[in-house]
Amino acid sequence: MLRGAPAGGPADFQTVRESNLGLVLRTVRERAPCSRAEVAAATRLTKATVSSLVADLIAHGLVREIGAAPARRVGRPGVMLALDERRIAAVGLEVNVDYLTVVAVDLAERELLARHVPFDAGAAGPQAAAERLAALAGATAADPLLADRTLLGVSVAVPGLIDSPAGVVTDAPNLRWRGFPLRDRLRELLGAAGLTGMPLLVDNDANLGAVAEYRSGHLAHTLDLVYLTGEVGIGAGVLVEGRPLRGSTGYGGEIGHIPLARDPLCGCGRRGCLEALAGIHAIVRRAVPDLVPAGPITGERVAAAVAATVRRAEDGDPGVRRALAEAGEWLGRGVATLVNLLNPQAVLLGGYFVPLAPWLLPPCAAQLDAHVIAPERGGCRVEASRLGLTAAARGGAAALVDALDTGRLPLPAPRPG
Amino acid sequence: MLRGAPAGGPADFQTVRESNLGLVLRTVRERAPCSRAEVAAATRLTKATVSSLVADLIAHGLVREIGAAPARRVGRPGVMLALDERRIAAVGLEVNVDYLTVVAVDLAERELLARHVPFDAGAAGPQAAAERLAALAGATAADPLLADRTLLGVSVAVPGLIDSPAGVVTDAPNLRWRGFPLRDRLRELLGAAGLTGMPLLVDNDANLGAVAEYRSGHLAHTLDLVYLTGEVGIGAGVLVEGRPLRGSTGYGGEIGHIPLARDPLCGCGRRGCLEALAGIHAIVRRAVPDLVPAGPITGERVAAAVAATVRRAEDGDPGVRRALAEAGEWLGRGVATLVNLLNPQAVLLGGYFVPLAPWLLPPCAAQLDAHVIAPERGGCRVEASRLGLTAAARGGAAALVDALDTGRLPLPAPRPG
DNA sequence: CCACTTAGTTCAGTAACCAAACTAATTGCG
DNA sequence: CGCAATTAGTTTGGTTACTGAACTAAGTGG
Repeated sequence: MLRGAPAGGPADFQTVRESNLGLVLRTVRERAPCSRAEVAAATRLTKATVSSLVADLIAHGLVREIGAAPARRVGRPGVMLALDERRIAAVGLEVNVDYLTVVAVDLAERELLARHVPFDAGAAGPQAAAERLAALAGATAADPLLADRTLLGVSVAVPGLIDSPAGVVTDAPNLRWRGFPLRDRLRELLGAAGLTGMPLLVDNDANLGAVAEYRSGHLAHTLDLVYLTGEVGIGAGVLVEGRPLRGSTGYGGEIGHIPLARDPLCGCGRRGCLEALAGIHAIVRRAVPDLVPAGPITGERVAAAVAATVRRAEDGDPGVRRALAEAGEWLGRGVATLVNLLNPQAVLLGGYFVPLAPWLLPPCAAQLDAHVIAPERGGCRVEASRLGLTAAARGGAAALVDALDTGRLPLPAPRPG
Repeated sequence: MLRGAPAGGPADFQTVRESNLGLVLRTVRERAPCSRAEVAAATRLTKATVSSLVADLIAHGLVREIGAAPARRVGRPGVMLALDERRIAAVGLEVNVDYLTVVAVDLAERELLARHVPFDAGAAGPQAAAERLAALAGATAADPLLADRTLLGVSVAVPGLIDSPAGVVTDAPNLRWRGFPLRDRLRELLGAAGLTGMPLLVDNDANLGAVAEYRSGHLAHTLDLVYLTGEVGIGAGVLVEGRPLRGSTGYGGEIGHIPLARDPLCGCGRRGCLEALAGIHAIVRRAVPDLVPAGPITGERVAAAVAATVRRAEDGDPGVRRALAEAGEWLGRGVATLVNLLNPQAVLLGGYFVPLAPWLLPPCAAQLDAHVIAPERGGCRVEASRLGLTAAARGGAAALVDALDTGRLPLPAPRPG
């Protein structure tokens, strides 16, 4: 499938070339080290075409020759190809309530650099945050760890509702941002910093978490998967056939407020939402009530309460274990609903769910077995994410590499060398 | 986007041509009557390319010239193009518990022919059903109403779990069919009947109902929509960006057994499933208990009970109204869940929900407003389908036309004329 | 050293696009 | 009426990027 052209638009030679460049790049990624002949056999392109495409990829610093193949019984040995992981970098930024994250990866999606900086995005406001993000991206691009690399693009993960095609933060309640044209603002700021004409991608943390799992999680290459954020809210990043399900107005994957019961009251004003039953606030309020005051609680306090919950659960505190079992059951009912509708191959739990997973997963799995209509849950696995705190930032960087892989991104400028 | 090639496969000139033929065909469908120049402007192809593509489409009997345009102020008037609805037919078959349906449509998806024949698919078994379906398709192809038309393909809608790419009926509990290779069997039978090399498509009734709504329902061209079957079970056909969401093992859209409450017991052995709360059995058992015996009930009996429910509701029977209001509320909670996860532009109710819609929809809409997190329900409309009993069969025929439109089907043989 | 095998390149052929020039048909104006 | 202006559609030449076949390159085995 030609994936380079805008959906439904006219196809021409350039589209074909981009599509096939992506195909060869993906093939080299999967099978490296491999020869041109092997790529030709795998893609059903002719050897001549593959040679031409590979020459292009080498000129653009995406593929390199890594020497002769180990000689076989007979015949000329091929020249082995691999991703050229020395020339390219993709930068992923992430906005959180109290810090910013930046991650840079190479073409093989290995981490080159990762940093967290404290930043109160709610208090500072979107304009100041955009300036800080642009500065962070600029410093990253200039970092010695990225020396001599061409930047593929910059992505930003924002917790909230994003109009990703437009690059606008429609509504991020936790940051108190509304209707902020983040991509346009970043384009100006990065242009002023000399990073001009850079592909810029804005998406929400759940979608990019899902992309991170798809490209480099422990269940990578799973085309239909769901990533559940376990932050203050619960959001689902859904990948259908490898592509994010955004919904018609960007509200796809809003699992946090699906109605599961008659009670209790949720922060959104409704009753019985998944978030009110299995959100991190609900969990710590039930598990460690002595450490959590009534009323709103800060991110730090939540982190501390989660840590305490883990400690007490490890110590076998029956009240804590009961609270976690109950939350796990409600989570399971919510996930069962999602699995019935979407039939994914995997559901990955992220955020605060990760440290609590040992106690949440067993009751969650039991509810899944009980409520999913497909036999064997339709083959769906439910597991904790292993990507850690940088999942969304990494997912953003990975999304840029994915765009290159699928012919949706122009090749970076060729090197004179 | 080039949609003709197998996903991820190599692209070549033929792929480009197929893609652009589809693009021009879609453009003519949308804007007819329109000139070549207008098509060129709309598609951003050059006039020369459009002329060449249109010549191909005319040769294959898909487009025709319908005379000069009304003259404008200045300039040569264009030759108007329109779909050639005289040459092509697509056949959609549908298997139900107690009857088979066949529908044939032309390229404009206007109905050429529609027939229902009584048939007990459960008692007869899949092999006999396949023979009957093949005979029905053969008779339809030979029908004078389809004289001189080239058959685009034959589709079959089956209520149950379908492996559509393989053309296998994995599990159709209401028919008691399991693991039946319907497409292969039909290919043999149709080959014997002289209909050889015909594209054959097998899918479930919910997905094809959704396609029917997308292509010819009253909300046609809605890219993200959900069609809810209201037969013995409740199934959802989900279209995401115009394509069916099948899930990783074919169990996508299984909304009937999402857990909404602790009670009552569902036919599947679980508790509180949507189907047990708002399925047609549950509705008539509560609305007209005097007409419905305990234990299993037949299709005819359900139809009669629904008709009685409608009559009494029209007469203002408070018990019936209360039962429908309650079912509508549960349906609304189920649909709200679906809308939160998928954010579609529309949800269409089909099957037995249609006659009951006047009483089900208001409480359903109220629950939607109460439980969907997106403002204004994310713009989602909830309405009764207006397609009637042939929705799935029409959807199958429409799916074949859609495949042609999107370059996924080879052009039918050109006419010597 | 030569037959054999496999890798990769070169080259002619072809398909299908584009741009520009051209022909065609119509209106409006002097 | 005849010619400029305008728009429709075709023709022509050029370009791109694929294919297939012939060719060169580099190895093994007898």
